[in-house]
Amino acid sequence: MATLADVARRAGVSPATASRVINGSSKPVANELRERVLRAVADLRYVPNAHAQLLARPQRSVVGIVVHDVSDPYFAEVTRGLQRVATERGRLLIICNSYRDPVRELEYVELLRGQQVAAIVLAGSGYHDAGFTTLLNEKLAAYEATGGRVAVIGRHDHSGDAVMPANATGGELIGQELLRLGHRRIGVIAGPRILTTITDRLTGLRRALAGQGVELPEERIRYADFDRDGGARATAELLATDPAPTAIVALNDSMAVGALALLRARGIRVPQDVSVLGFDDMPIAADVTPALTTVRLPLVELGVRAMTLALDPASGQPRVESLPAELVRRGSTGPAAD
Amino acid sequence: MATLADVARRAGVSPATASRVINGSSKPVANELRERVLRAVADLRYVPNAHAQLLARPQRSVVGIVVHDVSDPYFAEVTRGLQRVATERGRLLIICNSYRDPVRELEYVELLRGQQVAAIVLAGSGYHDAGFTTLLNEKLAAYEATGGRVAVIGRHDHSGDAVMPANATGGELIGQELLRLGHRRIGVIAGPRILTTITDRLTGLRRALAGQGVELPEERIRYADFDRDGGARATAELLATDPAPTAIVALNDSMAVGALALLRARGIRVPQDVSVLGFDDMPIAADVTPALTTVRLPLVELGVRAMTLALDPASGQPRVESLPAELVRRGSTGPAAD
DNA sequence: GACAGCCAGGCAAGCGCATTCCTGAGAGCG
DNA sequence: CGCTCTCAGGAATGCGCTTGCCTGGCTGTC
Repeated sequence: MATLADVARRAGVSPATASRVINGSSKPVANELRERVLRAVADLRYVPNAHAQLLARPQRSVVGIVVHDVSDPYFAEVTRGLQRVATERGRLLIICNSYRDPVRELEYVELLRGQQVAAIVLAGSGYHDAGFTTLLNEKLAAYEATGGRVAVIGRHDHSGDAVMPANATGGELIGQELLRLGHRRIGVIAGPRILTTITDRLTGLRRALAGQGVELPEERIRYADFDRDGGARATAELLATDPAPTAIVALNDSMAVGALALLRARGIRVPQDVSVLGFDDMPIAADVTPALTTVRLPLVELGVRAMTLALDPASGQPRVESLPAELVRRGSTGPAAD
Repeated sequence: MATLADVARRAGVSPATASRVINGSSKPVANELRERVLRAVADLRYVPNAHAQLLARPQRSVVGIVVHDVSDPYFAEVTRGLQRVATERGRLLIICNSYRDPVRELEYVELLRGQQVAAIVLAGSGYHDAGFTTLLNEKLAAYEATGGRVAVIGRHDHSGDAVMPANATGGELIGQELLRLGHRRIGVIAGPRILTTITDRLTGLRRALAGQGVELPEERIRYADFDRDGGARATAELLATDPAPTAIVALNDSMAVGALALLRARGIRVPQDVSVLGFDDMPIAADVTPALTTVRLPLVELGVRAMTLALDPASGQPRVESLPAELVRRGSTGPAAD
C-alpha cells in the first residue's frame, strides 16, 4: 500500500506538504506543488490509511449499531432509517448482528469501543437478565465517559437517550380490537421469553383484556422462536388446546405469517374460524392472504430518530422519545366464531 | 479513554509487559505481574485502541461488503450467509449499502480500502456502464496489489474470484415452464435496465422462448423499480397492452408481490386469468396468495461461498463457482387462459 | 567460587499520519 | 543597498500500540 511518504517522494515534496494538499488544509500551498502531489496520488492510487489518520487526529466518524438480526424485516426497516441518517451526515456504519445473544451483544459493544466509534446504537429488545443489564450498563458508561454517544431503541436497560416504540399501547390496541370483535378465548404466540419487548406487548394486551374481565391463562401463551416457523409450531400447539382459541395474536408479523400458513395447511379459515393478528406491520404484512391485521410501528422512523439522537451533541439529561403505535385492520380478523 | 500506558503505570510495569499479558503473547510473564496487569485492565475498563493496534501490527481482521440494499430480502439472505462465515472466522463485518448507485459503490470501495480491510465482497448485480467498470476494476486491482482480497457475487465486471447464481438458466427455466403451460403472450417486469442481472435473466428467458418461436417484443417488457411498488406499476402498464399478456414474469419476487397485489385489486384472478412468476424465492414467496411460482436461488449459500472465497488464501487464478437455479412450482401459475 | 547460560522484563523503534514549530527565501521599505 | 517582515514548505514530534533487542539477575555446572 502506498503511503503518504511514497506520495511525497514521488512529488518531490515533504510529507507535510503532501498531507496538507490531500486534506485541503488551511495552509496555502503553491499551485505547482499542489498539482504534483495530486498527480502522485492518482498515479500511486494512494488512499490514506484510516487507522493512522484516526491515531494522529482522533476524530471519530464511524458509528456502530448492534441489532438482533438485519435480515429480520423489523430490523431491516429500522436499519434503513439508521443508515439513512448516518449516510446523510457522512458517517460510516458498522452493523453487528447479535442474533439475540446477550453475550455476543456485550462483545460487540466492546469491539465497537475499541474501534473508537463516535456512537453506538443498540436496536432491539432488552433482556430479562439483571446480570447482563449491569454488565452492559457498566461498559456503556465507560464508553460514554470517554465521549462516546449511546442511543437505544426499544429497551429499558439503558438510562440514556432512547427512542421507544409504543409496545404496551400496541398490545392494548390489539386487546381492545379483540374485545370489540367478541373474542374471549385468545391464544398468544409470544416469542422468546427473555425479551423485554415481549413482556411489554403482553402487558398491554393483558391490561386491555382485564378491563373486560377476560383472562390470558398461561397455557394459551406459547413462547416461540421469533420467526415464521416458530409461529407455525406455536399455532399447532394452540390449536391442540381445548377449547381452541377463536383468535391468535402473534407478537410479531413473521410469526403471524407462520400461523397463517399453518392454518391454511390445516384447512382452517381465517378469519371465519379463527382471527389472526400480528405486530409491527412489516412491509409484507399487507400482501399475505388474508392481509394481516397488525399494529403498525414506525420502523424506519425509529431508526431515524435514534441515529439523530446519537449524532446530535449530548444534552445534559437523557432524552426519551416515544413513537406511537396504530392498529391496522385488514382481512385476517373478524367477529368471534361462537 | 484509558491507554496501555495508564494500565502499565497502575500495574507498576512497563507498557511492553502489559501488552504482552493482554495479548497473551508467547513470552512468559510472572504470575504476579500478570495479575496486577489484569486487575488494572479491569479497574480502568481498558479496551485497546483498535486503530493503534492495526497500525503497529498490520493484521487485517475486518471484512467489508458492499451490497445494493440490505433491507431487500434478496440481500438480507445473502448477507446472512456472508455474516455467518465471517463470524465463524472471527472477522468483523462492515456492511455498506450502495442503493444501486455505481458512484456510491466506488466511494465505498475506496473507503474500505482506507480502512485496511482484509477483503471486500461486492454483492449484487454489476452495471452496464463501461466507464464505471473500468474505474471499479482499477480500484480493485490497486487494492489487490497490496494483498487485499476481493470476491464478487453475481457480477461479470471483475475477473477475480466470483460466485455466480444461474441467472440465465433461471430465465430459461421460466421460459420452459411458460411454454409447457401454453403461454405465448408474456409480459415481463424487468427491474432497472442498467443491471446486468436483469439482462442475464432476460437473455435466458428469451432463449427458451425463441426455441419455440415465441417472441418477447419490447413493449411487453417494463423496466421498473426493483421493489413491490415498481412491480405494481409495471403490471398496470402491461395490462394496458392489447391483447394483454396471459402471463407476467417479474424478474424478482418483490416485484412479483406487487404484481399480485395489483391484480387482486383489479379483480383479476391468478392463475386463472393470468399467471405470475417471480425470481429468487425469497422467504416470503411461499406465503403470499397465491403462493408464488419462482426460481429458487440459493441465497444464503451465495453469501457463504463468497465469503469463504474471500477469506481463503488467494489461489493463483480466479475461481468461479456457479450455483444452480431451480424452478419452484406453486399456485400462481396455470395453463394459458385462451 | 567463577563463569556460562538462561530468562523475565524493560527500552526503544516504528507503524502512517497530522500538526506544531521553525527555517529560509523573497518582498517591501527606508 | 540593507534590514525586517511575511509566508511557503520542511523537520520533528506524538498519537497508542507491538515487538525485536538488550540488560541484569538468577541458576547451574565444573
